[in-house]
Order: sequence, then structure tokens, then C-alpha cells
Amino acid sequence: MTTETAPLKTISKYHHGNLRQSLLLAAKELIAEHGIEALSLRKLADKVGVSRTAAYHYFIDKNDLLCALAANGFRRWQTSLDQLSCNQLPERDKFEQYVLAYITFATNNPEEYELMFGRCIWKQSQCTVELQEISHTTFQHQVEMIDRWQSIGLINGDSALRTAQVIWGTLHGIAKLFIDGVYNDVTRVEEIVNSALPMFLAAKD
Amino acid sequence: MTTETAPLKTISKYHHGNLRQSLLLAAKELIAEHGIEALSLRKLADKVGVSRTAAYHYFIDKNDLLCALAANGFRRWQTSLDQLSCNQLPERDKFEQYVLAYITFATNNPEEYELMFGRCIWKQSQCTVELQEISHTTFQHQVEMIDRWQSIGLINGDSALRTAQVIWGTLHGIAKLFIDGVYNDVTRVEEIVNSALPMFLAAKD
DNA sequence: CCTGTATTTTGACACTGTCAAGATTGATTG
DNA sequence: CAATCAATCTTGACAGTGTCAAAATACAGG
Repeated sequence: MTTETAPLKTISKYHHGNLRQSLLLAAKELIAEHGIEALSLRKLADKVGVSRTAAYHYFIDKNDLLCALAANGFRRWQTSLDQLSCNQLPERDKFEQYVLAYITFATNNPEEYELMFGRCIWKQSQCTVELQEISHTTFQHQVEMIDRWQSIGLINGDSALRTAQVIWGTLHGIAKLFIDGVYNDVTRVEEIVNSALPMFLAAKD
Repeated sequence: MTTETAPLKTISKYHHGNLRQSLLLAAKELIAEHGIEALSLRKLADKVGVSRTAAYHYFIDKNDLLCALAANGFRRWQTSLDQLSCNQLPERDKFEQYVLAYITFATNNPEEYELMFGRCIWKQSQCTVELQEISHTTFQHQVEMIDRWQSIGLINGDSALRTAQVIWGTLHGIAKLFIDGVYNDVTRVEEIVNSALPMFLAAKD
């Protein structure tokens, strides 16, 4: 459809070139800086140097744009997962890395994380098929990882699905309590994670 | 300050009688029905039968009103905790009850829970001293409960504070995943809770 | 009845998301 | 090269929103 060769035109008012990409990038920056609820389509348009309603040619909705951002987040997290699952460390270290990576990803990109797993998209407004697919894939991926760790005997629990749900719940909960400011001493992340680990790991002696 | 004898006046436009209480009640209903983000001060005023800006004589802000609602929620949850901590069941059953009660409270009053622990109040806007106090008291209370269970040897972990934070994280996370619609089969709450319990309980044989 | 204070309303402003209609541009033809 | 067309962007407009300042109303006390 669109030619991929970015023209790098001289600045003319019309035909921005790659507005969709620019909008997503600027939105990500604005959100990271001032939070999700501070993002308005008009400020976004201002930042990109374009009119208020220009975004509506690339996104159905404000919600549609947020979904696209969340999908990008899932892609980023997915690649982290991929790197992690194909390294050569012993499985136990992999598990620890996974737990730490999860919390780190969440606390380092709080607003993006909020977008990916928060009510803003999942609850109140319906989410895009794109987002539904990429998130489902990622969920599946994580369940499989935990499933394998469980079948090895590294972590305990009966049903693999239930165990995955509980572990994810724990990670999500800790992350959320930090992100939302209920826990506010972020320097203590690692300590809490280290307290969480032995609860999941099978008896180790 | 205000006389506590509610006059129950005939309906005259001015001097509603107990506007503050009415506003809180109506707001709670509106939120329970349509979600937090659907609450506007104007709809709220309409429902109570009062002008748009009437609420500003009892609340500084929209945020102030939400904080009051959250504080009420904490009071409700606190009484549940009190009932639970002074019954005569064995400690193990108490712990199970606590876990189930937490998730049940959250999933039965999702919007109120969101208000109590969500970003809406804690992160973006600063919360009231009233809310800060009541929530801090409740947190403390929960930490003490877990501390006791740990010193008895019912649940494992090293630091009591860290253990409490992790357990709370787990409960909060599971609750949130349900509330926000990421987990959507609410009938499976109990199964997940039952999978979570043995992770916290010390070896039981 | 008159006055002061507590309470509520009206008017106004800036900001938001979104739709319909118009304006501008680059590419594709003849 | 000139004309047409579709893609792209802008302007105008509307209904909501939170919130402030000033006006209006009701009640209590003298």
C-alpha cells in the first residue's frame, strides 16, 4: 500500500509522510512523560505539528490509538521473552530472570504497562483484534514457560494453567502496587522479588 | 458543626438537608453501575436533583469526592477484617477465609476496589489525609495479621513485612486481573484461590 | 421585619473527543 | 504539460467535561 521509502520531504504542511508512525511515537513519549490520562489527541496533534483531527485518518478512535500502543508494548515484551527463553542458563536461573524481567519491564515502563494490562483498554472499551491476538499469543507463551518449569519440577502446583495464573497474578500485583504508587519505595523491588521467589520454587535442598 | 438531626424537609429547591451524604450515596451507585470513568459531577448533580456546582461546597474537587468514596470503602473492608480476626476458628481456616474474603470483596465491588487501590487516586492526584490515614491503618492491620500467621509457623517467608507485601501483591494481582477483564471467567475465582493457598502455607504434613 | 450567614444556582471559560464538510497535495492519466 | 482523482490533511461545529466567580435564595437570630 504505502511505499516504505520514507521521502524525508521538505517541510510542507500537507502530507506528513508517515503520520501514523509519528503519532504513535509522540503518543508514547507524551504518555511516558505525563501519564496516560494526560494524553489528549489535541496535544498529540500539536506535538506532531498537525491538525486536531488528523489522527482520525489512521485510527478509528482514541481507543484505537491506545490499543496500537499497547500492541507495540506486547511486541517489545515478547522479544524480551524470546531472548530469555533461548539463552543457555540453567532453568532455575531462567525462572529467576523471568520474574525479575517482568517486574523490571513493568516498573521501567509504567505507563506502557498500564496500557497493556490496565482497565483503560480491557475493561471499559473493547480492544482491537490486533491487540487481542498479540496479547493472547504472549499469554500463551508465558503459560507454556511455566508449564515447562512445572513439569521439570522446578516450581510446584497442581494444574499448570492455575499455577501460571497465580504466578502471573503475583507478578502483576506487585508491579501494579508499585506502578500505582501504593508501594512507593522502588529501590525495594528486588527485595520483594527475592521474597516472592521461594514461594514458587519447590523445596530446593 | 452541622446538626445531625436530619430534618426530612418538604422538597424545596434550596437547602437539600444532607447533600454531602446524598452525593456520596448517589456517586457510589452511579459508579457501581457505569464505572468510575463514567462518573461526571453533572450527571451526579442531576441524579441528586441539584445544580452542577453544588458539590463544590462539600468537596474541594472531583478527586476529593472520590477520595471520600475510597475512604468509605476502606471502612467497610476494615469491619470485615475485624469480624474475621475475632472469630474463633483455627488460624489456618482464618487465613483461608482472609484470602477468599479479599478476592470476594474485590470482585463483588470492583469499582469501589478500583477506587481504593487504583491509580486514579494514588498516582495521578494526591490523596486526602483522611484516605491516607484510614488506608494506612488497614495496611498495618493486614501486615499484623500476616505477621502473626508467620510467627505461628502457618505460612513461610523470612521478613514478615516482605511476606505480607508478596501475599498482598498476589491477592491484589489476581483481583485486578479479574476486575480489569484480563481474566474473564469469574466462576473460576475459587479455583485460582485454592491454587494460591498452598504456595503460602508452610509444609502441612 | 430586617439582616447576616449558610447554601445553592447561573454564567462563563478552557478543555476534551468526534463528526461533517471543505481544502490541499501528489500521482496518474490524456 | 495539463487535467483529473484519490489520498491526505484542515476548519467548523457540537456536546460533554471540571471548575471558578458572582449572583440568588433560604433559614436563623435580633
